[in-house]
Amino acid sequence: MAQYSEALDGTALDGVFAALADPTRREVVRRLGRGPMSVGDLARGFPMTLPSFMKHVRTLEANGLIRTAKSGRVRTCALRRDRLALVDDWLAEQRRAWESRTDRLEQFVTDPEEHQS
Amino acid sequence: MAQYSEALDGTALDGVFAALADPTRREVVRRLGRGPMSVGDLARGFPMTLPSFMKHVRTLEANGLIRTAKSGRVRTCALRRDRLALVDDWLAEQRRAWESRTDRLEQFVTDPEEHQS
DNA sequence: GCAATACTTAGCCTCATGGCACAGTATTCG
DNA sequence: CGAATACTGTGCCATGAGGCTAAGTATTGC
Repeated sequence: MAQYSEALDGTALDGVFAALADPTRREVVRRLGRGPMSVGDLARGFPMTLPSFMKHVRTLEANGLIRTAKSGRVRTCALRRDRLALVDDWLAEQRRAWESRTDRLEQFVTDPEEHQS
Repeated sequence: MAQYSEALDGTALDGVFAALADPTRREVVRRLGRGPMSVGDLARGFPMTLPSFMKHVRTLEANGLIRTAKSGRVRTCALRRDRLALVDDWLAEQRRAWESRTDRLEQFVTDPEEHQS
């Protein structure tokens, strides 16, 4: 329950969205969707040095999007779906809001001249 | 159709996620979910100066999340739901990937010691 | 045990972001 | 017309993000 201490306040969304705002990190998430992988294997194919790549891995972990564990000299990464669900939940909340007020104001700004005050 | 020229390459996600990574901007999106609003009205309640706030508005517009139009001295902002759908689509794609490979590897990194190669 | 492997740490650089103040423009109201 | 309103433009500043190189540590294989 209290498994992820940073996960529960609204602020977590900042980190999750920020983490996903980088194409390298989104690609990592995509690859990990196919299953866990070592840092080295993950890094293959990205046009950057390992230290740079590791920063992305840490960003993803710091924001809870992946989980990593080291065994021997290899660090294995795995996706945490529950964390992506945060984004899903936020989107769902917005959708609920739009749907509750129907399309009354739909084309408002399309022709703003007719509406001022 | 070709209404929004920046919207169509994969790179658009960078901007959309980045735009949503800020709590001020997410709140703006949330408020606009209730209907269009002027910049001044939107800005009310945020602890920052108007020029600072305007930067957020422009970021949101630059990344297609809102649409704005000026009428007289008032600029009115409205949400663009289609753009948030980009996020939704990306998430859906990830989910499809997880679901296609069932939970065979589910608890891999939970106990990494038992698995190394 | 020595070498290769797989990260990891440290330090540096550049650019982008988010905030500010202050001054300017354009509408609208009296 | 003059003042108030609602942005808008400019320039500055501090921080953080994302990249690099170079050197270090810990495992594993020969």
